[in-house]
Amino acid sequence: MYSAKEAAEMTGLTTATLRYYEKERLLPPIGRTEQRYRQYSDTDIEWIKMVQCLRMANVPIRSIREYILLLTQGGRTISQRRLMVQEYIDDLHSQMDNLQNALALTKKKLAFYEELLQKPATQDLTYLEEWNLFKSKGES
Amino acid sequence: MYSAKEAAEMTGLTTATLRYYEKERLLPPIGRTEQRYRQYSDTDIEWIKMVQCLRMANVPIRSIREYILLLTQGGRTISQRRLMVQEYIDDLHSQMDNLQNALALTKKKLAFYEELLQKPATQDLTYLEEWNLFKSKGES
DNA sequence: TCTTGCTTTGAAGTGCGCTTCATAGTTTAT
DNA sequence: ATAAACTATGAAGCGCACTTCAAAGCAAGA
Repeated sequence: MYSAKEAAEMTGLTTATLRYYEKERLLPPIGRTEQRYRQYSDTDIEWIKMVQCLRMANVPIRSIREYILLLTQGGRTISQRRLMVQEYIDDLHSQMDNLQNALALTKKKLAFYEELLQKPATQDLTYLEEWNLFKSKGES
Repeated sequence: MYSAKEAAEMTGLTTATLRYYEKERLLPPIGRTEQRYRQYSDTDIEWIKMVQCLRMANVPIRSIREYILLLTQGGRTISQRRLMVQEYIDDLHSQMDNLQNALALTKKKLAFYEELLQKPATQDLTYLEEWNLFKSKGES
């Protein structure tokens, strides 16, 4: 069993965030001591890490809550949950596509700067000249 | 030259967002007609698409503004810009790592559901039983 | 001409995901 | 015993990225 602070340290979240997640029902109700202090179990910690993972995937709080609600409603909701998980996966793929595009453009831009830095003569381009030069390179 | 509405249609943004980006100086000042209506040029459209791409990479408005400010200050800022672009790339890689992790977990979860659906006997698991089953699978 | 639709502006509003605050009780070390 | 550190709660606040609103002007077709 771990205190609020320990749980926070183990997950890299703050105690405030943990309370917030609990209030938003992303976590099961956390056990308490006699004096109402929270006691996080190993299972709780695992659960928190799952939520964290979903948040890293930019799954909104609301969706996570829905998913967990289904989870607590037992086996009859499996096919719904499978559908949600499939939607997460589709969304993840589209996010990754976006990042790939951004990464490609950004890497091209970096290569362009490397090249410019080799030629001090080009360092007085205006931003529009530079932009046009960059664009025309990309199109070739 | 394109009207506000046309520019919005071409980029998939709203006219309000385009005005917002301009106000935040993510775009160069857009040309106007006699009656102060905006006229977006092809270069403006390209520029908007670049901003859009950076936003897709979750680059904050503030960073984009900084970058563009450097851009307008000419060639002496090239090395600073190269550094910023490198930071974008590093951040993109870490975002993609997060997505990869989330994707792996999510796919595992999906496979788990597929399997469960094959065995109707397991459909009455409580959520904790299911969770433990899932966890123990992952560890093997 | 009149109506419908597009455009302008600044200001205020929205939704999300936390974070901070104020106040109060508990535990631990000295 | 007392100070320092940890915990609790509800409510308010914050930063971001837009979005919507209100009030007004311009434009193009029936």
